[in-house]
Amino acid sequence: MDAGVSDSLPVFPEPGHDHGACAAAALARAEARCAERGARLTPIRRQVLEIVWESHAPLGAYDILTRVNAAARRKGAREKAPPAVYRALKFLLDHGLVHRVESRSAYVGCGASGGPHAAWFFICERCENAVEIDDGRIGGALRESARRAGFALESSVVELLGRCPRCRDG
Amino acid sequence: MDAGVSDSLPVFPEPGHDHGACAAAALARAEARCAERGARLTPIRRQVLEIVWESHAPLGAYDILTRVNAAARRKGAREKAPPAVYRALKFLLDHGLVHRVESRSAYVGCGASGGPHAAWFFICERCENAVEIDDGRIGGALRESARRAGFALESSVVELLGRCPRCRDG
DNA sequence: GCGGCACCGATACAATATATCGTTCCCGGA
DNA sequence: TCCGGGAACGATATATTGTATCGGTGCCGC
Repeated sequence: MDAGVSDSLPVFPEPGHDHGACAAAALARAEARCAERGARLTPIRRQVLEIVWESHAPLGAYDILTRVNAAARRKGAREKAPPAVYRALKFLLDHGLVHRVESRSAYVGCGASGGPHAAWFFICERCENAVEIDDGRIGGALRESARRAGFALESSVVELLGRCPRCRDG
Repeated sequence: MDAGVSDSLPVFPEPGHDHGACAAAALARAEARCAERGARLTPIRRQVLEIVWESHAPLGAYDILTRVNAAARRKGAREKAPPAVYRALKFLLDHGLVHRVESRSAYVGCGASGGPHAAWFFICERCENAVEIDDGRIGGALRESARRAGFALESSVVELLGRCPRCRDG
C-alpha cells in the first residue's frame, strides 16, 4: 500500500474559486505524466479528464458519457458508446489521473501531483464535493491495525461522509 | 458518527471453524434485536440473513436472490423478484444486522452484538472473507483528521484490501 | 367494521459495467 | 517504402446492480 506522509490540510473548494486554473493545472499534470511514461493522452482520454475536472464533485460514468455525447452532437460527430468512456476511465485510473469513489460509483480528478497514493476522501453530502485527504495519521492507523491483525495490506478505500466547512451550518 | 472504542483484534475465520455456530449466533442476535425494537423478522428477511451468513464473504444481492429462488424451487414455491431481496436487505441494514461492502457492491453479516458502529473491514482478495475492524485508533485518526479539516463527519467507509493471515503466504 | 400501516407480489425500468470482435492507427524495423 | 505487431477504438450485445410504482394482503387498534 502506498501512503502519502505529507499531512497537508485538505482545501475545500470555495464556490468562487478559479476553477479554470484547477482544471488547467490538472491537464498540465496529465500531459506531463503521460509524457514521462510514454502514454498517449488521446482525444477521448483528454476529454473525459476535462469533463471530470468540470467540478470537484465525483461524476458517474454515464454522466460523463452524456457530456461526451452532447459535445459530439454539437460538432455533428457520431456519439460514443459506454465502453469508450470506461476505457478512458481505466486509462486515467491506471495512470493515477482520476480516482474512483466507491460509495458513489463515480469518478473524480486526482488533485495530487506526486506519485501513487491512497485515494482517501472527504465527501460533502450537501455540495457533493470530494476532496482528497492527505493525513499520515490515518495511514499510520490503518497500517498498524493491519499489522496487529496479521493482514497484508494492499490497498484501501477510505471515504468520509458528512458536511464540508462551508455546508456544515446550512 | 459512531465509533467502537473497544479495540479488539479481528478474528479471521478458519476454514474448519464451526460456522453453524456463527450463523446461529447471528440469527439469535437478530431475533433479540428485533424483539427489542418491535421489528418483525419476517420469513424473507430471516432467509436473506441466513443466506448472508452462509459464509464470511460478502454476497451480491443477485447471488442472494439466486439462492432464495433455488430454495423456492426446491419447495415448489414461486420465485421472488429483486425488490424482495432489496427490501429485506434494507431492513437488515437499517437494523444493523448486515453491512454493505461498497467496494464489492455486496452484503455481509454484521458480527457485532453491540449497538450501531462504523462498518470497517479487512477484505481478503484471495479467500474473499471480510472481517470487521474494531480499532479505536482508526476512529481516532479519522475524527481528528475531520476536526482539523473542519469537516462534520457523519459516517465513514473504510475497506482495507489485501491478504488475510491464512492467505498471505499462498 | 374499517381506517391505517407495514409488508409483500409483480412488472417495468434505470443505472452501472463488461465481453467480444473486428478495424484503424501508429511506430519501429527490414 | 513496406510490413508486422500492439495499442486504441468502434460497434453491438449483454451482464450486473438497483429502483419506481402500483396494487393486494394481513394485522392491529378504535
